[in-house]
Amino acid sequence: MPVQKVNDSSDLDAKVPSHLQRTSITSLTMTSEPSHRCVKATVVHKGPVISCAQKDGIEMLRAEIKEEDPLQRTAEHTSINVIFFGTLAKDFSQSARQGDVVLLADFTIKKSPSFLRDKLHPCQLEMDGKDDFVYVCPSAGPSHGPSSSEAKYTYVPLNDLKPRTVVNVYGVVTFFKQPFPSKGSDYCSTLKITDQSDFKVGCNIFSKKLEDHPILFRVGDIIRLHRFKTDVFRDSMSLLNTFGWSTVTFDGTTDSPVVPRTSSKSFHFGESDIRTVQELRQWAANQSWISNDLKVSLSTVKPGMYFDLTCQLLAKAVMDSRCILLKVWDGTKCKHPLLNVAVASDALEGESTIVKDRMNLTANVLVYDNHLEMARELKPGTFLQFYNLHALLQRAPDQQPDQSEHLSFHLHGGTSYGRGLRSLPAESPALQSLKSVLEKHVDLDEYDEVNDGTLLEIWYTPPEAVVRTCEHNTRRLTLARVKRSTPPLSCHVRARVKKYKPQQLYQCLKLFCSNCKTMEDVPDDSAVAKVFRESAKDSQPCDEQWAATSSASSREPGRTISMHISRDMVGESTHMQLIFIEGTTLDEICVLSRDYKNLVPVRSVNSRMTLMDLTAPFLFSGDKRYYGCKQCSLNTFQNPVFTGVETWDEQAVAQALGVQLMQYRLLIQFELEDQTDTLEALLWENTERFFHVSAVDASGSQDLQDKIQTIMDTIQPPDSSLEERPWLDLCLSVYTVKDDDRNKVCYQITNTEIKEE
DNA sequence: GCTTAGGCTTGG
Repeated sequence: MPVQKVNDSSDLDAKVPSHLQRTSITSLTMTSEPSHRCVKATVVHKGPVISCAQKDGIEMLRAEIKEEDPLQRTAEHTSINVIFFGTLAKDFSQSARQGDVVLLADFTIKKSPSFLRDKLHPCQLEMDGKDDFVYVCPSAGPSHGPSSSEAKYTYVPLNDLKPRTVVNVYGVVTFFKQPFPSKGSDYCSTLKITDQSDFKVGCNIFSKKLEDHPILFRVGDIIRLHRFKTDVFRDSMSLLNTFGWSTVTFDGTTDSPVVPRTSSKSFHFGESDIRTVQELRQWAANQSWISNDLKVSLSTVKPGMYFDLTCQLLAKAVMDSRCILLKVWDGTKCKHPLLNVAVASDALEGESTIVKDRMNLTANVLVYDNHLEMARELKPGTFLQFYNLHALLQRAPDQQPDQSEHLSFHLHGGTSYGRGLRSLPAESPALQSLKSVLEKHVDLDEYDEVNDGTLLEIWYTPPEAVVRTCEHNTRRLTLARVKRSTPPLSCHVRARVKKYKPQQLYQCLKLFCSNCKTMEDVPDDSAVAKVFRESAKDSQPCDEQWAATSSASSREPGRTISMHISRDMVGESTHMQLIFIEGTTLDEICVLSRDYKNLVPVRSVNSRMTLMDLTAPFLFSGDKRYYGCKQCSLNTFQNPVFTGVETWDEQAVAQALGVQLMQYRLLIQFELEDQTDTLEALLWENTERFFHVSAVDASGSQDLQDKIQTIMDTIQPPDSSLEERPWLDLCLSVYTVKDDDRNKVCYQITNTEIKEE
């Protein structure tokens, strides 16, 4: 179905078929049932139609939509990416514009591959146009808004202000300082505003509560002031908040949605406000003081400059009580070599920036004094706005005087020139261009090969916990890419362990029949002990022609313990290597197995020697117990042959008894994760090499089981956050198995070993 | 209670 247009937002609501239910973007999750849901939101960004090489050249378009309900403003994840495919992409590109309201239904909910970067929403919506349903309502015209009641407020143009009156005004912000502590009891915001009259008016706002201060991101933002007192100061009019005051601010970008920013839960906001904001935006766009304000990026910054920088925080470290280091990037490459402030990796919060450092993408910002309070709260990944940042050429401490100096950045103490920093919400229009630049780097780590030198830190991992042992030099892929690949395939990935199963590691020890491929858990001692108890009950020692028998009474009356040795072996050097034992408990045979090499527990059925139920081991050998496969073991015990064997081991015993020996194996299921996706991979055929532990040895050794636990604790430290877990360089095998006549794609970790010190 | 600031570069 092509994109449909309606003229009024309320018509959109009428288009919602009765079987569909409106859902808020905030509440969408990967497990949401999408088929009966629809969302209504404003287009805040519309990308170009691009042809996707990875999907056979299909055309696609990315748009970002935002929930329009202002009451949702403080909720997280009110914006989400929508990917349109095929003709729907072209259709949407022609029919919808930024600011339009859209109604979408029958979309697919996918995990957002860009969430770690854009922080928008953990999910994204995908629409391929088959049964999907897209309505667009153009933003032109007073079509929507929370309230259309008549204006209760009158706004005084800035050239009409009279001294000592209380007024409401609208203005475009030409200068501002983030709130700072005054010498009195309050925080103070200082700003200057102007309007179409071109009068400039200073304004001070005092409030103890930081959240009551206007939310200003940059010059050009629009502010509405209610109940401000006018006065004359140094021959100019000025404004001061007075009882009952409030402020609301708006982004100044023309054509972006008019979204009020305020901490106030109830405020008046109507269509006339939208009109006023749009008029001020239009007017300001043509004013030289704003249109000449070219944006400085790391690629255009010059040494000595004071400038505003929009960027993303990568990592941070406390230097001392008056200084915090923020490592940031804006996706552009600096023309001057950037100073790298070395910090111990354990003092750094956030990911290593080493690959971005190498590409001259990381700016080291030293934040001083009064700005620490703000900097301390910041989390890596946050989008940041610096005001009046100082670019300085500086020599690193270990640099020779003849080497070129490096560019560093200082956010000096004080608030002059509006100096400061603040975090920007992910959906801020001011971030659109930054995000699209960062997005280009995502493409690099999504699609490029390993060794092309343009890799992001996703590929970098100190310290190495594992090493690959494979000879092949196949491509390293992201997990998202692995999932899109067609098996069979070998590839390399860089990932961290999100989870693994079984959490009780002794359960990773399995019994595997190489004949019928059955795999089962190792029976626990209580089940085995029960088989022994039942076999020993009321039994008379068996009497076999081929065996020499000696018996002894047990401590329990009526229970006899018998030992049988093959007469064939008597006189041979091997005669004490294989002993059949009858009437013991599990504990007793365990004690005896310390002194005898191979003990086969047996029971008597009508005086004939018979193997025990194969739930129990058929052989005890030192610390080890060997099991037989219930399906594949032949019953050839009636006439056993014990000649011609030099050394009895579990293989020889199994063969003589007609038992199909089960092998010990180790099986662990990992949930791997990288920046693009998660994937479940088995450690199965390669487990022994991975841990440098043999499964059969581990079966009889607590030390070896502890070793496996210790290794697992290094690659997935208990209670660690994802950031604290090491990246693992893994070789993966992608293959298919038949599962109920359907091909299922499986992933196994191969050719990878733990690195031992 | 009714000041505070009223832009105007750190100096690491």
